Amino acid sequence: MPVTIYDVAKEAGVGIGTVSRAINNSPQISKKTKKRVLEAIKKLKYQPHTVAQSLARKKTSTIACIIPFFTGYFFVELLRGIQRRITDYNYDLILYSVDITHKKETFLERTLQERKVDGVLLVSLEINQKFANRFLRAHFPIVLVDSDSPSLDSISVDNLDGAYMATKHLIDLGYSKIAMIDGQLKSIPARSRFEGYKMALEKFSLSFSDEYFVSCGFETEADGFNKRAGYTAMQHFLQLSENRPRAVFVSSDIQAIGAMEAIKEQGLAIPQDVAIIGFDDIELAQYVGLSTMRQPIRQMGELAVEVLLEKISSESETVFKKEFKTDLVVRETCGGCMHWG
Amino acid sequence: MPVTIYDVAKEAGVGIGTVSRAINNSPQISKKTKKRVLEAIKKLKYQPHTVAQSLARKKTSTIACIIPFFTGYFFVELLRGIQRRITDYNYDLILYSVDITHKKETFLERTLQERKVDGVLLVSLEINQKFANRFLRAHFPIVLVDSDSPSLDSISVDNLDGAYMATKHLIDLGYSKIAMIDGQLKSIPARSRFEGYKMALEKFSLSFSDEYFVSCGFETEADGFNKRAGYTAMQHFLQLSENRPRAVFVSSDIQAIGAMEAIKEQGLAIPQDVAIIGFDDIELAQYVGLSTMRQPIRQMGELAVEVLLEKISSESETVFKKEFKTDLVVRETCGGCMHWG
DNA sequence: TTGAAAGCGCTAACAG
DNA sequence: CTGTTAGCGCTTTCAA
Repeated sequence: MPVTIYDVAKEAGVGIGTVSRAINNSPQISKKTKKRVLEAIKKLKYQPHTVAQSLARKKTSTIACIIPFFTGYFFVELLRGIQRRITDYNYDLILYSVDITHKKETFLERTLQERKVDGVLLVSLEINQKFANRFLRAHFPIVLVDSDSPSLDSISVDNLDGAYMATKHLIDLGYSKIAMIDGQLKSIPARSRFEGYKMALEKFSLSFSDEYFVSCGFETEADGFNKRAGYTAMQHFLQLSENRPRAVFVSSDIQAIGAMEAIKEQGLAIPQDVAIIGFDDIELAQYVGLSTMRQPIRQMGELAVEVLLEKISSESETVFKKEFKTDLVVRETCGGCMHWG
Repeated sequence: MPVTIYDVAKEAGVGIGTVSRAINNSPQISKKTKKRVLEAIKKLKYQPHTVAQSLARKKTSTIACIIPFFTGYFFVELLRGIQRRITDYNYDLILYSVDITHKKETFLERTLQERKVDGVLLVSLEINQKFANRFLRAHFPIVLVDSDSPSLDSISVDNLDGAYMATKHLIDLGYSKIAMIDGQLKSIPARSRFEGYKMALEKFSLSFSDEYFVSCGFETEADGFNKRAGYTAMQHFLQLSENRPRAVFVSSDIQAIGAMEAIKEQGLAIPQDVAIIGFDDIELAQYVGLSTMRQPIRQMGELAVEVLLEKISSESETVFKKEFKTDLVVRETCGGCMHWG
C-alpha cells in the first residue's frame, strides 16, 4: 500500500540508488534525472520511511530527554527551550519522565541499549560514575542540564554564587539572624547553595549555626524541593520563638511558598516578622511577591540542545561546561526595598 | 562493534530465528534451547536493536503527542498522566510542541508521513475535516484530548455543563449582574462554555447582555486564554462603573487571575465588589483563593493513552467518545461561602 | 552519472 | 521445535 523507493524508481525509469541520491541532495546526480525523480516523487506522493532510513544510516534524528516531572515550572520552561531548538534542527524528542516508579536508571539503560536515539539530555538528575563511563565508552553523547559530572558535558547554574548573592541581599538589608532551608544534601545544587550561604555569612562575619539550617533530609520521596518540606522546615524555625531567624534563604521557590504558609499560620507577617528569599523564580513567585534568584531556564534548554547536536555530529571529545549566573529579583518578601503600591 | 542476533546465534549454536523466538517469548521454542540462548544473550550483553525491530515488525512502539505549550499547568498535568501510562505500557512518547513558528499542521503531516510513530495524541488542538479524513483513510490511530471531531476518538470535558454549573454557583450565591470573560470563540471549548453560561442565565430568568460578555477575540496571538486577555477584558467591565457586573465567570483560571489584577488595581475588593469564578483549577488557583471548575486533567491523559494503544493494537473501527464532568471548587473569590480562617 | 547489489539487524513464513 | 530464507525500505559502495 505505501509507496516505496522502488515505486518511484520504476515511475522515473531509474534505479533506486538514483532515487536515494535525489532525496538526499547528493551531488552525484545530474540536474536532469534529479528533476525527473522529483516529479515522480510528487506524482506518487512518496515519503521516505524514517525507520528504514534510521536503520540504514545508523542515525535516528531523535534525542531523548530524561527529566523529573515534579519540578513544575522549571521543567516546563526548560522543556520549552529544548523543544524550540529541537524542532529548529528537525530532530525529534522522546520524553522520559522519572518518578517514584520509573527510575532514571531504567531510562539511561534503555537509551544506551536500544539505539533508538542519537543522544540524551539528562535534566536535574545526577549520574553515577559507572553510567558516565558507559556513555563515554560507547561514545554515546549525553549532556547534563542543571546537573554536573566531571567527565560529561554539562550546563548548569552557579548555585554557589546564587546562594551567596541571595544571602548577601539579606545581609545588605540589615538582617543578621539569617537561616537557610535547603533541599536534600544528596542533591548537588543543594550542596552548592549551602556553601554559598555559609560563604556569605562568613564573608560578613556572621556565624553559621546548626540551629539555623534545615536540609529537608527527612523528605525521602524526592529531593526535598517541595512545598511540604518548606512548610515543615519553617515550623522548626518558628518553634525557636524569640530566637527564631528574622530572615531565611530558602533553596527553592516552592519550598519558600510552603515556608510562607507556615509563617502566616503562626499569625506572623512577611517580611516584618520573617523575611524570605527563594531560588528559581518560578511563575508562582511573582504572584506571592517572593524575592528570589532567577535562573535563565529557557536559555539553558536551548543551549543544551545545541551542545548535544553538535556532539552528535562532530564526534568531538572535548567536554563542554557552561555555568550560568543567576539574577536577583527583588519583590516583597524581604522588606527594605518596598517602593511600590 | 555492537553485538547482533548473529553473534548470539553463533554463541548459542542455534539459528537466528531461534534467537528471535527466545527474545520474543515465542511459544515455538523448547525451554531448553531458550535457556541456552538467554545465557548467550547475557554473556554477550546483547540487546535487540529497536530500529531494526521496528522496521521488521512495522511497528515502532512510539506514539506522538502534539500539544500547545502555552497552557501551562493544564499541559503539565496532562502530560504527567500521559507519561505515566505510556511508560507502563513500555511505549515511547515523542513530543511535538506547537507554537507560533511551529504549526500543528506540520506535525500532523509529519506523523502521517514518516511512519515513525504508531499513533498520535492531539491535545487541545482542533483538527480540520481534511486531516481527519486522511488519518481515517490511512487507518492511522489518532485520539483527540480536550478537543473533538465527529469521526475521531476523543476525550474531552463537558464544558457546557461546567460553565453552567459555574454560572449557577454565582446565581445561587445571589448574584444577578453576572458577566462572562471567554477565550476566542474560534476555540470549541470557549464556545461551549459560552453556551453553558447563557443556558444558566436563561434557566434562572436572567437576561443575557452583550455588554456583559467579552470573548477576548482581540487576542490574535493565541486562543485568548491568557492573563493579559483577562486583565483587558475586566478593564472593559470596570469602565461600566456603577453598571459593572457584580460577578464574572471567567473561562479559564489564568484569565481570571488577570481579571483579579485589574480589579485590585481599581482599588476594588474581591468578592465584595466583584466576585470571580474561573475554570480549570490550575495550581495558582489555590494560592490566590480562586473558586473554579476543576477538570480531571491527569485522568484524561491516562485514558487517552489507553484508548490510543487499544486502537493501535485492535484496529477496531468504532469511535470512542468520553466526556468528563467538572467539579466545582469553592474558595474565596465568590464570597457567600467563606467559612475558614 | 548511474544501476546493481550488498548490507543495516531483525521478524516471520516455510520447510523440515 | 528449529534452521534457512526472504523480506522490511533505505543508504552506500562498487562497477560500469
